[in-house]
Amino acid sequence: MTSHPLDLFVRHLDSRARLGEEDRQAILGLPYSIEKLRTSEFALHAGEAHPSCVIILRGIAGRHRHSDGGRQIVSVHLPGEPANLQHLILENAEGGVQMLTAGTVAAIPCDALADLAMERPAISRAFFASVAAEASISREWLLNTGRRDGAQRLAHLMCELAVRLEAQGLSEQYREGLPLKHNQLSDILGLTPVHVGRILKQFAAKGLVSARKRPIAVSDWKQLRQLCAFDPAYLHLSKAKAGS
Amino acid sequence: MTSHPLDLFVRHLDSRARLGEEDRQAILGLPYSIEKLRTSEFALHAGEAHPSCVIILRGIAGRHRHSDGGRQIVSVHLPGEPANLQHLILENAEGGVQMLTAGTVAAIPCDALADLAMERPAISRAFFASVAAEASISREWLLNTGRRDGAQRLAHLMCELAVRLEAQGLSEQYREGLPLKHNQLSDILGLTPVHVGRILKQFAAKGLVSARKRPIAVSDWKQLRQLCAFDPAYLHLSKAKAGS
DNA sequence: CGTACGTTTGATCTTTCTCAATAATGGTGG
DNA sequence: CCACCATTATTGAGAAAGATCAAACGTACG
Repeated sequence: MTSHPLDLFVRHLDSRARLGEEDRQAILGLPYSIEKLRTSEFALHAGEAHPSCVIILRGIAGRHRHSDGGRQIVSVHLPGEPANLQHLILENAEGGVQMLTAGTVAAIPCDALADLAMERPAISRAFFASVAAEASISREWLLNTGRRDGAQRLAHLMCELAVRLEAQGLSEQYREGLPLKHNQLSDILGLTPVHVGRILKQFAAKGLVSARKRPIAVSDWKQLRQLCAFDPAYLHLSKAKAGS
Repeated sequence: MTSHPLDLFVRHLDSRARLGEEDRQAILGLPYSIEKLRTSEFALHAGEAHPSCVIILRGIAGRHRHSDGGRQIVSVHLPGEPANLQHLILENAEGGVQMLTAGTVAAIPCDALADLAMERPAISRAFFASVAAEASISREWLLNTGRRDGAQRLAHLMCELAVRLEAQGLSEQYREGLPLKHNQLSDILGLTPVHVGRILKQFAAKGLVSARKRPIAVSDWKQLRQLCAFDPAYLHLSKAKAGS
């Protein structure tokens, strides 16, 4: 019986730092409200004063920041992942979080989460681990945009999303294809939509993805992994340190 | 009397989440060992099994990751800042931390820090805030490399380092100039050393930095800030949320 | 079945890289 | 204090990855 909306969130936390049964139940007992959002709707507004903590339940969300050079998506949030756990403590001084596809999210009051973290060390540790792992992902993205070419960047992103989905037990989810538009991918990768299209054409020519199908479906994961030398260690999905 | 080596670390934590006097004393009472390191020496080796927590006391350190496209420095650590607080919980699955200048660091056993966080909620909150703020910085760097051109990237980095130093009360520190080499800057910014050199030449021509002096000395901060539209909000230096 | 949005294509332009040679710098031992 | 060596910086010419612009083409959805 895994029908509770927050089950995926529990799974996310547990994949970074082991939780006990009571911890799990405590999380499932948190107050929350569910919201259905369409593509491009904001799950969290930039600079919003006292945000709730947003958990993605279905679909994909992205956080962005802007400069005069354009928009950059600085993180992506998959089902089960929190979008703004940092706001338990830090003020909201970052860009907004917007849906990249249609989806649903759960909003949990920050206070309730903070109280829970206070009472339960394992949960506190899991929150810390979640934020730290997200930081590690950002640093990998930095390596991606700073030192890899377009094709490697795209390949790396697709590999990462696949592994993260799998960790949530959602590997089937996007088997038919990654439901992101070229302009969304380009904003993640620091490229232009046009160039993303050309890279995908190359991928299709090499048989890495199925040609000319809108949700981008990968047909050769092995080559894709080799292309960008993908190593998932930075995702910290190995249940981390035992003990203390 | 501010002569304790860890004073700067206390100041770093306090600038993210307020500490009480007892919290401060508790941190100053932590066990630590001091190490002098030369340029390029490792403060922390990549993949090292059970690392201590490293605090920079003097000099500048950088964390890097590698791909076949080259080296990328994914974060920079100034005096007072911890280099690997994430290892309190996560395994060390990231690149190493290397000195970018000569300097000294303090190594604190992770266990001691973890115990302290367990006992003192304010310290636990401060650690969380520190890691979360560092994540926010990584995301800003992502915007930097993804969507700004070379000149803006360099200007942004220089502004950020100045503000971070100032937050530590070290604004005098590098008044004579930023002691980073072109190849270090290029590894931070995702450029090549020769291009960094050309950008600096442009800066000198525009009077932004003093021409032809090795430690790069900024002579017009205002223009530099305007050039990259620098907004320090993402650094989360405003003592964050009050209460709870 | 038309309109809005996304994709594809081609031509051209910029930014940045690459390579290589020369010059400057800084630290070290004599 | 000076000469030497390794490292770093500068300069120039050529190449490449990716951006830009604009038009044509698809596709989905009301």
